[in-house]
Amino acid sequence: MSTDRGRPRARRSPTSGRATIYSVAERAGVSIATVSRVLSGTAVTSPEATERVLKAAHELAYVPQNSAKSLASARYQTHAVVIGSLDGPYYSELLMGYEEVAARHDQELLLVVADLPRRARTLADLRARVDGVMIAQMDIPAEEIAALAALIPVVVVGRTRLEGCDVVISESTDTANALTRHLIDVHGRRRLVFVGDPDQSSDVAARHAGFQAALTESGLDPVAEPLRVPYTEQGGDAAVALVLGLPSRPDALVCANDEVALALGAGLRRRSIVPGADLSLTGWDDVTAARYVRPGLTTARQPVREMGGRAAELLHRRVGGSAGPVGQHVLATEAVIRQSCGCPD
Amino acid sequence: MSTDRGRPRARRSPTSGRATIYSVAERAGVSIATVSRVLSGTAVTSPEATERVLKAAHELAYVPQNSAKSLASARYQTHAVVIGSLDGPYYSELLMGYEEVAARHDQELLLVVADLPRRARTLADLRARVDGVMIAQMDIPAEEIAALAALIPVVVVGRTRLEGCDVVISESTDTANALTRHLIDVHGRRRLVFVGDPDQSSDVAARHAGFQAALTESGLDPVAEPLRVPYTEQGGDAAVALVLGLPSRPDALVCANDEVALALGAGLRRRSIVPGADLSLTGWDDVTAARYVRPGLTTARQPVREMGGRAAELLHRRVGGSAGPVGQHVLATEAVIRQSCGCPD
DNA sequence: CTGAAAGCGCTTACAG
DNA sequence: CTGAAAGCGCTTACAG
Repeated sequence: MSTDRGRPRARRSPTSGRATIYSVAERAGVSIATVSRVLSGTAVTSPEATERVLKAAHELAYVPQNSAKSLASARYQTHAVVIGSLDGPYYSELLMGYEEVAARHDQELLLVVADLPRRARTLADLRARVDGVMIAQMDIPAEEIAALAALIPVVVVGRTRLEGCDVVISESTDTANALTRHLIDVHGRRRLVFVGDPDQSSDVAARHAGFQAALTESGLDPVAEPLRVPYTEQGGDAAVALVLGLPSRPDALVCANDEVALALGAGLRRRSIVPGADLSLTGWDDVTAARYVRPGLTTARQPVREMGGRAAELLHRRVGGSAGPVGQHVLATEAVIRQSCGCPD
Repeated sequence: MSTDRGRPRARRSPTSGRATIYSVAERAGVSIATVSRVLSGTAVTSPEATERVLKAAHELAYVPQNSAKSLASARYQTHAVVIGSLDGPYYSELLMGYEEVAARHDQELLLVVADLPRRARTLADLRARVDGVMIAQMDIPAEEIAALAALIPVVVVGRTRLEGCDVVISESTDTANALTRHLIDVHGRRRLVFVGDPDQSSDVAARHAGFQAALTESGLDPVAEPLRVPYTEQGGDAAVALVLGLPSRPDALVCANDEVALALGAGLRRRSIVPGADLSLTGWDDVTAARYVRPGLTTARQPVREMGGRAAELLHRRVGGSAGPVGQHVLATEAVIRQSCGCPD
């Protein structure tokens, strides 16, 4: 029996009783190679051997040690998912979609919250820890991502223009255009302003491009430069002040996301300016609160869950070497018309 | 040099060029043992050796292979976090709180979404993959958790009465009592109903106990048995039908969580029954929508983030063997009075 | 189809 | 303070 090889030193925990591939082999009366083959299904084994190994493994409640498996096979069967925060429904949805597909391929998920302070170390270290990395965080510099992508497969979600890695995004420009045209064509708005910072992410830039295109197509100019407020509830309050400070009062506010739109709407209402009636207000993302608030927030819904799933599929293929050339994958977005644009209930 | 030992077979990828502890040792002119000691900081090393190793490691961009480290040390430096879903802000907050503290202790996070179908395998396998497990999922049978806890340290969040593992919960009964007393004493409500299933989780059971105690203290009986609706928006609609079907119309609905309360409130309003005016409505959790909806939802806020942090701290200590006896940790909850109870804006 | 054995890249008693 | 070497528990050419 293989377990009889000399062991001059004490095992780590001789009494732990945890089954190893050796104890399974011994009980099944086969070599550890056969145990490995049966359990991983990587090679043909005789029915008898298969059965005896399965039986022994079950009786001993054997679970292969992950570290040994990874070390020997040079595979972690794990993807890292890098996010900046779990705030809001976006990242949760994305993660759920990702997880579902990753699980289907038996890949585990290492959750990495990449704050600015701890990022540098973590991101580079991942190559000695996982098989691939999914990045869904906006504020990581492109060079940093490119450097990581040179070491290990990387898929990025929600931002564009990145070298050497797959990208999954949702369509923004066309839907932002359609949403803006709705305000102009259906509700007769003429004094529109974009609320959000197009320079902050490629996503917002695309939404702004659609907004701008709709104005141009209609022969209009925006009332003012984009109102660059933070994407928070506090940002909404700041935006109220900015809006009220404008030389010409806008009749439509196209916001970069729902959070800003929601807070902005609440702030305006406090000053007796009613969204939907006094002006049009739109968001982006269709968060839960968007349909509970009165008037309901007109917004756009990204297929976030699907984006996560697509990213997982892509990375899995990339790791396995069966993915095509690196490219950009664009999923469709859907406008959600409620009442804050001016439409009736 | 140690790298000269015979290597009859080809290395896995002789051209990968990835630095190993051997290449670092060679470049620094020391043994791999010294490299290990310097990099892990587990033993005293001379200033000269330390400096040379650090320099060599940096020049080679060396990152220790996680699998080899874990195999040799019998430590994964990883916690599994088991959740059922990422829906709603609760799990996101919990995870963020957990991650922050875990990261502080250099522990990584393996995200496990434990659907009913894939649970059995995953949960048991974790003992060969991580050092400890945090469980924040309601519908895993107590026996299953106990079985896992016999193999590996486990901390459970949000449910009570579990053997052999640490538990982190937030206080429910007292705050539910106070909230209910508020409806009775301040708003003069007399016909109260609890909406939610006390048997579904120990958490809801505790909230219901506080509700019941408040009634008893006030010499009241509930108008009906708890309305056992699902915790979803659809559940809220179902609850509307149940409420309207009651022999005596209630004047206060104490809901098990915000989602039900929100959907119930929206459904009632559609039937021209106005929460806050026609009856009192309360939730639990203080989700984002709770403060955007009109009237604002009176509810209770759990210190979810802190619960996550506490759980991480506990599990880390438990893994390190420096935790006291297994026990239950209760964090305080706070009532949030808005207008759906009947209070003025 | 199967086994003996090398190898994966670390950590850590052990002996200076 | 340091090095030689065993050991962690697997996978996988290699040779039947």
